[in-house]
Amino acid sequence: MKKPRTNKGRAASIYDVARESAVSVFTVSEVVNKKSHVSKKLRDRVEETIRKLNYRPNLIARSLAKQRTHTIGMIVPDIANPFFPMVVRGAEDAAQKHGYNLLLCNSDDSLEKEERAIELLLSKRVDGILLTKAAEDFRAPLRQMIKEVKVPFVLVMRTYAKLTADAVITDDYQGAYDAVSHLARSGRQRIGLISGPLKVSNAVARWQGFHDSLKAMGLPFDKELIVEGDYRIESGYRAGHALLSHRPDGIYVANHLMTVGLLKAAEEIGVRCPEDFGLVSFDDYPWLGIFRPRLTTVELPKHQLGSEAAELLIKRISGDRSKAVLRKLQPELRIRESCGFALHVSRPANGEASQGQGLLLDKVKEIR
Amino acid sequence: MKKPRTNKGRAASIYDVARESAVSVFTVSEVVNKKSHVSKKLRDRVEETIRKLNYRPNLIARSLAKQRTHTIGMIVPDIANPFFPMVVRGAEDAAQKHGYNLLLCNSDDSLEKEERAIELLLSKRVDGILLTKAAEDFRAPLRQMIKEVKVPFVLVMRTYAKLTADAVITDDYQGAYDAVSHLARSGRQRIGLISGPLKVSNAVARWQGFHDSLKAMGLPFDKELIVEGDYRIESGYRAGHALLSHRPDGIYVANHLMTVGLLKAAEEIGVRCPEDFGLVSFDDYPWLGIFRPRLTTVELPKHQLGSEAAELLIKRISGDRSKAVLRKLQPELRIRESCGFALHVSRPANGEASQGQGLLLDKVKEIR
DNA sequence: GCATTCTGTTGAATTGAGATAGTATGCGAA
DNA sequence: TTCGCATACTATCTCAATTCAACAGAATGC
Repeated sequence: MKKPRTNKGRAASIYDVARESAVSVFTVSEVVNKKSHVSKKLRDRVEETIRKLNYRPNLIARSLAKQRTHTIGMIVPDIANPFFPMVVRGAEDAAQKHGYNLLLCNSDDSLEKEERAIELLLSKRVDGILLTKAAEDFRAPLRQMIKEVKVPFVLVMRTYAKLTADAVITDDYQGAYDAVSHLARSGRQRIGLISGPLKVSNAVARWQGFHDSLKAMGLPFDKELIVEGDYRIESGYRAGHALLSHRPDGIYVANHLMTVGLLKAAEEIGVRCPEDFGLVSFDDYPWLGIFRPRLTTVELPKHQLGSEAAELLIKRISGDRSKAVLRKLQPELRIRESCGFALHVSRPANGEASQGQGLLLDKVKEIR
Repeated sequence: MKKPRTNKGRAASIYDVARESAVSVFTVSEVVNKKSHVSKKLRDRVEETIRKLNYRPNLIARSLAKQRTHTIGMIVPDIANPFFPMVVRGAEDAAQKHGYNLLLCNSDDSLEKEERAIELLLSKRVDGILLTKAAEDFRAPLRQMIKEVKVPFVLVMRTYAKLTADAVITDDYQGAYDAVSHLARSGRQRIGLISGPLKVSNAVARWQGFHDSLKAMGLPFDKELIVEGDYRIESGYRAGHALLSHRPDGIYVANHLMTVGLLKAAEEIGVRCPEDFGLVSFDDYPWLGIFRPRLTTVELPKHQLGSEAAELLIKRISGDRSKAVLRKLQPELRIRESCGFALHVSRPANGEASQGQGLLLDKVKEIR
């Protein structure tokens, strides 16, 4: 191949460096990639011209040659949903650590957008994909494609029956079970559920945890105390209105945004928490510290979720062919006031809740 | 160039399609890019084999050939800071619309991380960069580099004196001015400020708005009522303790996370909002609807911020060479309870604040 | 002293696209 | 029939890297 003549205004290429230091491109490549096959004399000469020409390797060309982009595609339903930023952050931290970057897409839980995103990511030859799957099934052509391209996938937060891929999820069954058990131990008898969309695996797990916990605690399972939402504020609000009319004395809500909707509905109706109903919900955020009542929540390890998923994906990218992994992270029950538990134990009248929490939590963990 | 022999397991390339349909790669390329220079007969034949081989163009190779990646790099301090997800979402929506993707990086407001991120993005040959600048100045080598590579930058949320780049920001001066004026009109006389880090441009603008508003309202500017934080919860907490000891009757806080810290401090001290001090803060979120007291906030158009920045960047990428733009988006004062304003006007005793808001807001806008 | 191995280095092929220059074909006009 | 010319298409080069095969020259073995 002839060398390019001139490069008008364009960034210096490996050929420019080679010509300038009177060596072959191979030698430059070796120097750039810190291989030790080059004599000190040549190495110094090459490094000097690299500095002089302000050369930096074109990673696009490298990707083409090596068939590796060091880029991970990440598809989430909506980064503006407060649950996902920390997951993305966890993934980015882990990716960064291994020299990977994150290409971020939002699917809005829509199959079409998800498909377009996956096809684009595959065309851009990402090395792997982190996917929080939209509710419905993959359509056949896409599933076929995924099989063929052999790009590793890791599912995040949501598993998916027919796709035998790796997944990193939270133990939603256990989380829901703990939440409901805690409500029951606090003396609640008519416990309602505001569920996520039952097309989504974790909503089903949370439903099941709710169901089994009621059974174990000897409480009735009453269908009119169960409302299905879609994890968004508005659906929690509607569900709240529907549910509260049946006068539950305890409610477990499957995510935070729906809790916000529920509390708005409760206020409109004039039902108070925790006096009239105890509440435990999923997801905790640092800025919830000033909510009143303080929310008892089941916190999911969001950052870890993202970082472990990314770590696992990178292992796959690096050639790990062992059989598919399902990693379940443990949630943590954080007891505060909304469940009404705080009313049943003596504690200093003012403030100090954050100090008190650790103690209460320990107690609960023992009971468990 | 000889055609590649076999492609063991690898995805079909344009050569495979060309060989299979007995045409040249150029013809395939024309068909793929929907140019009209190809006869229907050949086009059909090529399209048929494209389907058969499940061919999809390798965008890495295309990027190399066209010197365009259709990828935008976006650097934010921390995606887990609730302010940024919506900005990123806005950018992603706009990028998507024009066929671009987002490569996301977190800088943690650290110069080193920011530098590494920029260098990486440039090596990956992104077409442009959306940057929420870390507090300090660029260091010389990087500034030099940015000049040389001629990759368009658009600054988001934070301007930067010495870099003559495009920027999309919010009118922070006006927002702070409105916030403080509103506190004054609500009868507050000793108004304090919890400021962002004064290395950051928008913190300075908010400080200035605070200052000028006090002056315009004929209120004293008292240095012991001003505390500098860093936009995080913890700093708001410390600032709150420091500030409240001087007994202000009104506080303007420069962002939401610091407001959370302040309210925690206020609770510990036993000072109530809005009874003892009125509060106006920046940023509004849908899930704050259940905070008590309802927060009076200056909402910044986060989604628009991201989408306008991305639109502007894409215009630059497409060759727009007109002179640098500074786009200032208008914030919106949302009056609720924390400023104490609600205490001064008659309104239904229970709930209904959200209905009342529009009215109050209109009134304020007239006054302005 | 000659063959062998090792080390450092070069030249050229490869990756998968886009783009340009040049060739074959068809059709109408001279 | 032949020239002109547009259209359809091919062959080849280019982008900027990695990497293999080859080879010169020095060090070592027998």
